[in-house]
Amino acid sequence: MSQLLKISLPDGSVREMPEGSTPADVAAAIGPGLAKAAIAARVDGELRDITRPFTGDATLALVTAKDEADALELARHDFAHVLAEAVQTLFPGTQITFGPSTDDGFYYDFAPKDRPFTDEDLPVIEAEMRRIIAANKPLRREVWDRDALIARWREQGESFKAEWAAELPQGEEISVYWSGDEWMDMCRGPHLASTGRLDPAAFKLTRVSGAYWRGDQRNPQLSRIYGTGWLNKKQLDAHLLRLEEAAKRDHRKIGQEMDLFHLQQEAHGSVFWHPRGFVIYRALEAYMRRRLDAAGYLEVKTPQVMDARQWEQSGHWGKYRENMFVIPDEVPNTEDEGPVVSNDAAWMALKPMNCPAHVLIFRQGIKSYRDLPLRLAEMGCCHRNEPHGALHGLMRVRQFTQDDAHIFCREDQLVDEISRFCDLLDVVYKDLGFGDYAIKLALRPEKRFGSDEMWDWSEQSMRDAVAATGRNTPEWGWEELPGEGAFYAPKLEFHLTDAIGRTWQVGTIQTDTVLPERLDASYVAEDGNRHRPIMLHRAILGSYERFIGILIEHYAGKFPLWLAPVQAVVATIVSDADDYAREVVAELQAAGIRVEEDLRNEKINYKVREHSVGRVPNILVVGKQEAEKRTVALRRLGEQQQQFLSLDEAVAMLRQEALPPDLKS
RNA sequence: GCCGCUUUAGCUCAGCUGGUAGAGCAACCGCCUUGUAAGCGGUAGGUCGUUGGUUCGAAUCCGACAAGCGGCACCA
Repeated sequence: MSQLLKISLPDGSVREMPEGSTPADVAAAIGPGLAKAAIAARVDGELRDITRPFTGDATLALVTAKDEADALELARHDFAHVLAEAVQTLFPGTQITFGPSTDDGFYYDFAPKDRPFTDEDLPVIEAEMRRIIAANKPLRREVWDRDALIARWREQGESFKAEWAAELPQGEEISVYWSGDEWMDMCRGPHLASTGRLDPAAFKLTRVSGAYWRGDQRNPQLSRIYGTGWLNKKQLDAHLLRLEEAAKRDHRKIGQEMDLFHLQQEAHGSVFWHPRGFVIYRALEAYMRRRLDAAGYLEVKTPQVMDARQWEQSGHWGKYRENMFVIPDEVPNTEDEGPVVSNDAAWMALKPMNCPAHVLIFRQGIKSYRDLPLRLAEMGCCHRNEPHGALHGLMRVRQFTQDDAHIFCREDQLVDEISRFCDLLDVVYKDLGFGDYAIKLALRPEKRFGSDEMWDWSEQSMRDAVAATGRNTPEWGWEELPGEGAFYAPKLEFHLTDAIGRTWQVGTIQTDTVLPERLDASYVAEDGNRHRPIMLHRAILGSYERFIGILIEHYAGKFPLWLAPVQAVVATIVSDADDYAREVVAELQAAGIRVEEDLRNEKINYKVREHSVGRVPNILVVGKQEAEKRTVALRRLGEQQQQFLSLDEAVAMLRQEALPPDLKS
């Protein structure tokens, strides 16, 4: 006996539809325009296939391309399926595994039959994908019994799919999607009604890569194909343009163009800072020192190399030895080539972190509760033997310098110390041009040290401190990340958003009760007994190397004046102003400006172009007129207009502008 | 560490199926004294990442190693 279903629409109206009807039928009933535009449905809030029948009364919102987030998600998911179908058509014997949508497209992981895919395969696969789209194959949902599906996967030689299906609960109904009648994949859906709903000009396969089955290094390596996918060609082109723009900001490229630093094979993973790059480094470091001094930190410097026994005691040896640089504590025998290590050599290691050394400083002498909080800061140069595949320009290096500090405090000082840190960090980030940042709290992981009580109060202390900043709302990007904390403590993470919307985790603060225990740090409290201090590990920039890399990309090399490697160039038009130009340079130098002179026998056009390309913020052009009137023609980077100023005015102005943010009046 | 790709002049790159290398920019020299994003001419510069092999002959084909790039895994 057939019943009518009540389908409520967003405008409040209710349509009665016969049993077995679908959202597509509703769209058709409303009008042909909508029927054409509708690509999926939200049924009782859930995104569904437009062709999937209602199972009862429901609320319905039809999804069109205007619902961009949903539409993109559907399109990308479909592209992934079309990719998989194309690959299996072209490369029979390839197994399919897993293929989700991503932030800008999709990927699919395959177990190739004989060889992994290469870039050269991509155009061929793209062509096959376009053929499948052009064929406008219906995407049909079907529900299978779990065991029947496992049997089918096994029969087809799809061992990864079979393994996956076998992990779903017994008796569960599993949805699969057919593309036409030839190809199917196990998938939760939803999908568009047919492949022809995709724009064949709106996707591009971008790269191939290896990827481990289920993301685990111990599993077989699969061959992943990435693509970017959009609703139309215009969106795709805009995305490709954004990628090009991002590539122009690449700190490795700009670093070379501006002669800031280099890396080379013989010291891979360690930075050669050139004079111009190190100027940035020094300016940043000097700025941080002033901020830390003002915030009550005491700077220290600790050994680069310590005895292995020390690292054993701190726990690093056991846990991180494979990423530490270890050296024998022996004088090498210079009669032979290379260092000779005897069997009973004692071992030392380059420090991968500064914290144990700071505890050792804390332990010198007897500390009283009156000494707390004690904030020990270090521009700590650390070495970590990173996996070679992880190295990346300045962003991931083997030798780096942390803006590190450890705060030793009592439990009742904890919230205040975290709050102070948040305040300091807020000022620093804003000074450096990052007003937009988010705080996240990484909570206790499964495997951890310490009591539940410790975790309770340390997590709560962090929540309380962040609450005081007012940034503990989703609009600020606040999030709690279950399971992501360090094994000894929860941590706050600070994520910057850069000029083109990318995020970078830089700052962090974490509580630690384990290390003071291991290294036996204590203070004498008011009750006359010894107590363990709490140790806060914290960094604002993270590492100088990486942070400067982020600054380069954020500013695309066009640094604020106080960080610019060369702040001004004085360029002459013809040689009769050489003497005056030298005078201008001397005055600027005396005012503390990093200035260079350009007296070369070149056209002014050439000089202006070269220094503009070199991202010099100020070009001061002087010719006969300026020399006679003791003025300069100031041209700012990126501007056509010039300002004509007296020399004194120009010097005073640049001197003021070049002050670091904390010294500006 | 794993998968794929790459490595030629200071930089960016060309060099087809093997016959010992080429352009633009930069550098240097000369001419031009020039008013706001590339003036003109010339010279010099490379044991083609390293190392084995195939071959009469290797930048080119094959192997190993290294570094770099894109991902994966890792990131105390």
